[in-house]
Amino acid sequence: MTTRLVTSALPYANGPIHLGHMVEHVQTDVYVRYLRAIGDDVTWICAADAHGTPIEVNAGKAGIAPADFAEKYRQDQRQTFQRFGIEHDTYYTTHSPENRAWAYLIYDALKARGLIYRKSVEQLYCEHDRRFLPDRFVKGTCPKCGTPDQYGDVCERCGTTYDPRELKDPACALCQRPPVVRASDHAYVNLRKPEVAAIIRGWVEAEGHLEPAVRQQVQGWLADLQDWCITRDAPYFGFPVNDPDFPGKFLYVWLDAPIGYLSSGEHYFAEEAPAARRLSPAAYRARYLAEGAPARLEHVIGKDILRFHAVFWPAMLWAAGIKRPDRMVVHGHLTVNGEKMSKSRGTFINASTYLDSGLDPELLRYFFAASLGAGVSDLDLSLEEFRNRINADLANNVANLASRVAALVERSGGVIEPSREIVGGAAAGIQAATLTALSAARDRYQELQLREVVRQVAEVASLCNKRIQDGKPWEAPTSEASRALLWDVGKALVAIAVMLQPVMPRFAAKLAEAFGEPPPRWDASLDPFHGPLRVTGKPPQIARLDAAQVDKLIAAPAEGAAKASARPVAPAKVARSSSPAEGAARASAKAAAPATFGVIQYEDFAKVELRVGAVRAAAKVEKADKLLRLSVDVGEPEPRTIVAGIAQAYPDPSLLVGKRIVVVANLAPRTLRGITSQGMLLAAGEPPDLQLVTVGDSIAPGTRVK
RNA sequence: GGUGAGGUAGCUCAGUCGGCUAGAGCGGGGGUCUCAUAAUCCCCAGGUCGGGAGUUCGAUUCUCCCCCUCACCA
Repeated sequence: MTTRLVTSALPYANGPIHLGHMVEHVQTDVYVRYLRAIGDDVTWICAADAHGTPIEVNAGKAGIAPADFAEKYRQDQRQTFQRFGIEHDTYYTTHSPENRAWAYLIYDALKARGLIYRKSVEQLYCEHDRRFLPDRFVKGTCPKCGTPDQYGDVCERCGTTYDPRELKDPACALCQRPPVVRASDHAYVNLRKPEVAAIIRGWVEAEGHLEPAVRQQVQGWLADLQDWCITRDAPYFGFPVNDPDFPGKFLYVWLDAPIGYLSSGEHYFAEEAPAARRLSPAAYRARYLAEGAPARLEHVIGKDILRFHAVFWPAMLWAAGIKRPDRMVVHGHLTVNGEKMSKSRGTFINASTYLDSGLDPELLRYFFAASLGAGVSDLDLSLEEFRNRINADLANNVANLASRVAALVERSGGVIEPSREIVGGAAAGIQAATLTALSAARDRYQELQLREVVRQVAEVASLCNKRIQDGKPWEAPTSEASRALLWDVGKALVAIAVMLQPVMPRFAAKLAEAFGEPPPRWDASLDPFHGPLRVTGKPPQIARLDAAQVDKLIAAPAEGAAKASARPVAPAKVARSSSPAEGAARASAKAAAPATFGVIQYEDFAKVELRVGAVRAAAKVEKADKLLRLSVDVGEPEPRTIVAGIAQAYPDPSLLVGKRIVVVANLAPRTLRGITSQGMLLAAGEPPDLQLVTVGDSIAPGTRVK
């Protein structure tokens, strides 16, 4: 058993959680659940990152105190995560007394080692707002390509990065007035000092800390190591620098944010943990943080914040006598339908939008897991891919397997005792393949190769489906061969539940329980092929998704239906604003949103060819309760044969003869009960209270319905 | 611009320490069963392995140049 402190990056308390955050927290949650399943002692620390200029400014706009502003989003974020089954042990805040103490401790340690020095820097200053302007708070014309309205650090048009002072016609983003250049003294950390650089380099190059590709990136930075400015001028929301050398300065948010991992852990163990896990701050430090402490420290972060974590963070920890991380997992960013999801471009999906769409959060967890490898490559949420994956992997393969097996086991007598002698040829390989998959899945989880885990599951389920297809247990459900096969497959489904449990905890628990067992502990020696197989309930179902359901994720939330449909080509995007005032406006407009869901263009409608048909003959289909076979004249030389599931509503099919109905004439033919159906009928309602859509006798068969 | 990663079937990716007909899943096309959720199962992809040059008996895999994409640049 390994003891671990796992962290995920602290979401900024400036807005709600979006699907980009979800990638990281799903990844970490899956990892943590896996580690616990194999018996590790894991504590997962997270918190809201509460400091910095954006929060200070936005809180001011909203007319509330920054701490209250951040707290509001902290609560909101926490609830959102919980609704996705993401269970941090703590979701504290960086604006805490513990974090202040830790921040001062680390600052003092840096100072004591002689690593802090003063340097005067020139920045843009707005005399009207009386503040220095961070890069994102200055807008102006790109000095390189002349594009107007660019931020102070980079031109979105040509990609050039520059100093805000180089910007042409700079304007304060708050008041639009031109800023001036003003100098101010700040505290810098001397990272170039050989002993510090050696610490950083040693950590980066050590095996196991970073993926090779990530290490390459960081080593590139180390070649040109520069010192780090860790203070900011007032007004600022953060901790005041506790050093007479820097009066009136505040600690930069990026200094105290990672420190939030340590301080939130302290708070958790001191005040939130179950009684048996409580630790005093001193005991916590000794067990988890001291140099040589027995517990592992593991961070999960996005690639955008790698520099802070892989360069500055080891140095800060070293200075304070804290162990360096044992592993840093770096993931890529989320794109939606192939496009970058970014605030400034307004193309992203809030987690709440996903929840409002009615889609099961576990489906998103599955999709992310199925898309995540160990590397930093970006991950695309294509709505079509999402739907395909869920339908193909979960609905068709796994859940349908469970469904058919449960039904077959019932028919075979309900309980199947293990029968060693009669493992028929059809079942061959299921046990071996399942045990191999279980073992491989453990390794892949450890490596964060989640998509490979998912692949293992799919292979076992596919094999089971194949063996059932070949073994035809429905022909003789009670035969020994059938029972032996079903026993193997039922036990394989328990293994599937084990493998899927970290990704889809609720689904997996129900799956295991349906086949008579709570999800077993995932010991290395786990072998589910023991004991009787009994079906104790309906296995969990996964409804197939249609396009309209997933399209809700990007349906325009604010504008009315008319406006949305008036936009001919551009796909609707979820607009998002970092301003809470605008955010509130959007929320209130949300109520009208369902009207726009699933809107199609005229061209889409025009693809459907509806025609009036006259029923010439109608009869029940043999051995089918719901099906009628109709012969319908739709104005063509030969009447069409159409099979429809309306028998319950029309017990006497002969009454249909002569009726004028509406037929979808260009639907692809489909074989039902061995009969090729050449179209579909329109009907209203659900069987048995169902009525065919009819028209009057004066309309000729074949007439187009528009 | 600098640094790093990457460009392999419609999509998402695997792979080759240089070598027989370059793979998987999904989608698509065709067929099949009927226990099961219009589910299962079977067959079908002939893709200049980003472009060019070089090394080699032989390169998608090595070297060089170029193009494109993405990330970071505190």
